[in-house]
Amino acid sequence: MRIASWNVNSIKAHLGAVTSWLKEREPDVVCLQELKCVDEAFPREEIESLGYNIAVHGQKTYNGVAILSKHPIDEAKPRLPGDDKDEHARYIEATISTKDGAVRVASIYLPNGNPVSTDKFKYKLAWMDRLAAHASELLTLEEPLVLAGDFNVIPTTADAEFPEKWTDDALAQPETRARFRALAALGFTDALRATRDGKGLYTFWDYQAGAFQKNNGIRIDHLLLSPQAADRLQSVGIDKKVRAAEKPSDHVPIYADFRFATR
DNA sequence: ATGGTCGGGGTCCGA
Repeated sequence: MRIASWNVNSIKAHLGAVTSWLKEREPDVVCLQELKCVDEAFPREEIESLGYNIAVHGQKTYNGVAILSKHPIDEAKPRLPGDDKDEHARYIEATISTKDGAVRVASIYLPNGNPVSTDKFKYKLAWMDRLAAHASELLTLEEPLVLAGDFNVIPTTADAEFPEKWTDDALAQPETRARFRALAALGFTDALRATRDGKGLYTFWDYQAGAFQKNNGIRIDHLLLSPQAADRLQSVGIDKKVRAAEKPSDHVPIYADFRFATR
């Protein structure tokens, strides 16, 4: 069972990159972020033709998340609980049925929060508090659960090639990092760090100033695993070469393989 | 070198 996450930075602009990658990597489940389209505009047929079921929570112009699955999708639920006035499409959760039991996945597009001096940063921190509250509820189910997405958090200085460039950024603030640690401390395993230490493991490179060519990258796309998912973890990969292609997203996919009967 | 690049939608905002 291969579960992946990718911030595609517009599903319409990068559909070719997405379908090529789906064919090559063959994930069972994919969490997508930054669709930048409404539900009706999601390129459903192109992705269904590759064998995927689809649950979308879209929005015009901004945000937008989806879950793709080769296995049946049950009870897809959009929206992160805790604020009925929050209109951003940043969260969708679903249960996936497999021959070896169910796995719950959430596709997460956590607010960027820049600039730090504005309400955008307050919104980010409040959103992280809501995520922790909801995740705490989900853990009581004692299911295999994967929180997958663009968390817009650089967890430590080891997660940036040039950490000093990010000291004033919302992605690296102490308040941001503390909330990410608190979320993990509820009982989640950071899948990538469970398998590899050290620097040089990045999922995002800015379009500006030749960031990719300089390897000025950061690790902000994460797979957080419940104990029941972590027990089944086999390996984790980052598809860095996707960033070197023509007209790429600024993020690359991250995926993890689990010991489920399906693979 | 105090900039730079994308995408969406509309002549700027968000990242």
